[in-house]
Amino acid sequence: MADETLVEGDLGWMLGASFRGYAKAAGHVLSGIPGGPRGYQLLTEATSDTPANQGTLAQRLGIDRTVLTYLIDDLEQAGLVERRPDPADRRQRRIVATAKGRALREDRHTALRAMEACLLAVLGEDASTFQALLCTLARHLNSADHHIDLCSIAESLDDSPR
Amino acid sequence: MADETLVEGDLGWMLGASFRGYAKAAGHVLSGIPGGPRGYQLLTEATSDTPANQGTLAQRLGIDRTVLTYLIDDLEQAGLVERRPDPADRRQRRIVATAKGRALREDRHTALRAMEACLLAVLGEDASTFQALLCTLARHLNSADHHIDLCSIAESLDDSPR
DNA sequence: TATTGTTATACTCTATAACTATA
DNA sequence: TATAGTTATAGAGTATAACAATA
Repeated sequence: MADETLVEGDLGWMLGASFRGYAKAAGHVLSGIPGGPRGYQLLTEATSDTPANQGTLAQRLGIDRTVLTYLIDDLEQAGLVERRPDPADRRQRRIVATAKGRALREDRHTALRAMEACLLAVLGEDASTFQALLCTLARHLNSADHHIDLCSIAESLDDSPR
Repeated sequence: MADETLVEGDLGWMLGASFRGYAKAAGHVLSGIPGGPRGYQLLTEATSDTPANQGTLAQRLGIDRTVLTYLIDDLEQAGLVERRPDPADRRQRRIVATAKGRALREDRHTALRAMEACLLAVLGEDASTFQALLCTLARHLNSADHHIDLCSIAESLDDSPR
């Protein structure tokens, strides 16, 4: 079925195409949140019982800390989150969702899940299996200590002419 | 195990984190190809027995046609691909890999597969299952006609306050 | 001195519009 | 007139570096 000589068989293409397709649909569902899907993810983190500081959030969301500052600014101006100085270390700021932010997140969470079901419908009963495997992979690749491993692996494989 | 209140349970985050992790590792393996992973994907398409024109390639790679022009320029200057005017319609140009391009693609293909095996090792024996499901999803989301469906679905769900 | 976060700046990537050539 | 591709320009997104506050 799959032609191995075409890009459709490339793992990088599969991940990219899936991500682009998801982002396009999610962009519509989450257009009411500053920053779109990224703002939604930040809002989600801000509803945690143990809110993270900005450095941790930047690493978790895969963005630069300077970019995160602007993103938080937008969400804060919209009244969705607030910066709370950490009493134990006043350099750090915990990002916490407001009541308005929690309500909006909950509402969009429901809509997002419905959209995801439409997207994953093509996988049939294997959709939950796929999500479980993807979750394992994503957590593995996003762990800070694994980033080092990936680089060393990649470099050891990169023995081609430059 | 998975905390549903955190972003790690979000499908968008999973796809994004996996894509970022893969792109980072692939960037090292494919640093010798102009355009990195994207250049590799174009090179892969250019090795097809039925080479595509630029419009089709742009849609397949998920990039704008104007961006594709520059990407092809870089690969052509490196002697990896060439533009062949379509005899049937001289407006169109088929992108075909040179012998040098095919050799480089084959070499990097091997290295890339080894790297992917390292990345997917965390999934154990389910790695092939994951790739099959991801392939189905990616092809589905990348099909042009489905783009329309996604938008209409998303818009019908976007009944929130703006 | 090191770390967290902010700000200003510069850079990269991408998209918009106008253009050429073919149909 | 419409389409494929190119070019120039503008825009969005991102990263780099210098800074202030705190440890």
